[in-house]
Amino acid sequence: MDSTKEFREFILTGDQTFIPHVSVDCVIFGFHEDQLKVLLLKWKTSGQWCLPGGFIKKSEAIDDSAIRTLKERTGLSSIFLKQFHVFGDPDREKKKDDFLSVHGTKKDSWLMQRFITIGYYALVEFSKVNPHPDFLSEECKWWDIHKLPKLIYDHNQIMKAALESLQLSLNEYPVGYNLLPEKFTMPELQTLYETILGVAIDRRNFQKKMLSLGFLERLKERKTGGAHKAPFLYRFDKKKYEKAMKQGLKFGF
Amino acid sequence: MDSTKEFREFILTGDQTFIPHVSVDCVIFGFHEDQLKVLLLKWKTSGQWCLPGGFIKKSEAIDDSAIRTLKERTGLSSIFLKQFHVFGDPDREKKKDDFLSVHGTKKDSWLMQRFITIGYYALVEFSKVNPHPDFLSEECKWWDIHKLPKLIYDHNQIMKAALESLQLSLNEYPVGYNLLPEKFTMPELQTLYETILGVAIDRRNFQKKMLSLGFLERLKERKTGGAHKAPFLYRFDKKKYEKAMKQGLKFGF
DNA sequence: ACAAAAGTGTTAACCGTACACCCATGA
DNA sequence: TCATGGGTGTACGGTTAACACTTTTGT
Repeated sequence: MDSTKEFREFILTGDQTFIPHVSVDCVIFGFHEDQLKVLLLKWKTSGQWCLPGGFIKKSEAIDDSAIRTLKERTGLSSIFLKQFHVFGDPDREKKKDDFLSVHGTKKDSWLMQRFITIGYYALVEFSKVNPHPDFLSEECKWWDIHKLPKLIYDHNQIMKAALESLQLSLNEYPVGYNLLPEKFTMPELQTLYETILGVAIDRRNFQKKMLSLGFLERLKERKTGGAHKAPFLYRFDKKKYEKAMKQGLKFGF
Repeated sequence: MDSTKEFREFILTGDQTFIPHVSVDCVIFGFHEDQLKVLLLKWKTSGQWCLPGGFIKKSEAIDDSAIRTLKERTGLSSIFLKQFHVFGDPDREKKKDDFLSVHGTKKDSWLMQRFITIGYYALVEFSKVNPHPDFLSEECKWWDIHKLPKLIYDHNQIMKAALESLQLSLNEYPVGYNLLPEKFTMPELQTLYETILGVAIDRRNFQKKMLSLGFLERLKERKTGGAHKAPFLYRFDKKKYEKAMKQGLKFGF
C-alpha cells in the first residue's frame, strides 16, 4: 500500500481498528560507539521529531502493541521491553491541531482527540536494527541521548522519564545483556554503564563486581584489531544469570 | 442523589463525562494493629470484592482522577499517591458480562467494553480514613494484606504488583511518613517495615539505621499505657528529610 | 520478683573504594 | 620505546550483621 493511501485510511477508519484515546510510545535504546542512542522519527511535512509509537488494536494486549511498533521500526522480534510510565495530562499534546492539520487531519478525526500514552522503553542491539520510518514519517534515525532535538508534545519529558527508569533498572537486571552484541569486552560493558549512569567508574572495581555476580563467561578469544592490549571477550551465561537472579542479585554502582 | 438514580445516569451517560476504555484502580494501603491493610469495596448484588477505582473525566489529568477516587473513598485530600503499572490484557476483565449485567448494565453500554486500567497505590494514615462505598458498592472496608478474599477480574494480580512496587519504594523514600500517625514509636516503625517486606529485622540495627538517616526527631514524650517499658515517640522532621534526600539517601534492609 | 519489651553499645565480617604494578600492542 | 589501554592484586575504611547487657513497666 502506498503511504498516502495508508495514511488516509488510517485517519478515516483508524477508530474502527484501534482503541481511542490511548497510545503507546516507545523509547528505543541502543548503544553504539560508546554512546547511548535512541531511535526517533521525523514527521512528514511538519518536520518535527518524535518517539516511535502506535495504537492499541481493539483485541490486542498493550504489550503486544508495543512489540508490534518495535518490530515495525527496527525489524526485530525478540526485544527487551519495559513499561515505565503513563502520561495523561489533558494538555500533554501541545499544538496538536497544528501538527496534525498539516498532515490533512480533520478537526473531528479520532486522532484529534485527547490521548493518554503508555510509555515503554526497549533495549536493542544497535547493529541488528534496521531503522524503518512509518507512513507518518520521512525519516527514522538514531540520536545521541545527550544531543536530542526538541521533540513533539511531551516527548522530551517521556524520554527523560525513560532514561531515569533505565538508570534504576541497572540495579535490577543486567542491562548489557540486551544492549550489547553477544560477545563484548569488559571495557565496552563498563562504558555502557558509565554512559547510562553518567558517572565514571573505577575500571578494576567494575570488573571485580561484574565478575562476582557470576553470570559472565569469559571466552578464550580476545578482541583484536584495536590498538593496545587485546581485551578478553565475554558473553552472558543465561543459565548462571537466572540462577543468580533467583538468589537475589545485588547490583549497584 | 440516591444511588439507584446515580447508577442509571452513570450507565447511560457516563461516556459523555469519561474517557472510554480507560479506568483507574487504587490500592489504598493503611497500617493498623501491626498489619498492613488495603481498602476494598464489595459490589452490590454480585457480592464480589474489588479495588476502589474510577474513570477519567474528559479534561482531567489521570493523577487527578486517582486523587478524586481516593478522596471519595477515604475522605482524605492530601494523600501520597504513586502510579505503578498499567494493566491492559484484552481478557483481563473475566466474566465482565456476568458481573455488570447483575447490575442492570446493557450489553451495548460503554461500560461493557474493554478497559485498560492504570494502577495507583496510595499510602494513608489508617485512623484518618472514613471508608465510604461508592454507588456501585454496598460495603467499603479494610482487609489484611495477607488474608485477602478472591477479587474481581485481575484485581488480585494488581494487588500483588502494588505490593511489590511498595516494597521497592521502601528504599526510595520513608514510607512511614505517610502510613503512620504524626507521632509513632520506633517499634511501630519497625513493624511497618517488617510487615511490608515480610522479613524480620534486628531491633537494634533498625533503630541505628533509621536514626542515622537523620530525619527522625525524638520527642521528649514516651508512649505510655502499654505494658512494659515506655518507648520514645518520634516524628518525621520534614526539613531534615528533604535535606537528606537532596544528598541522596540510602535506605535498604 | 519476674517476664517482656525497650534503650544502648561492642565486635567481627563484609563490601566498596582507592590505588599500584605489570603486560600487550600499535605508533 | 613509549604512550595507552588492559589484566590482576592489595590495603584501608565504612557499613552491616550478629550479639549482650541494662532499664523500665505491668502483673
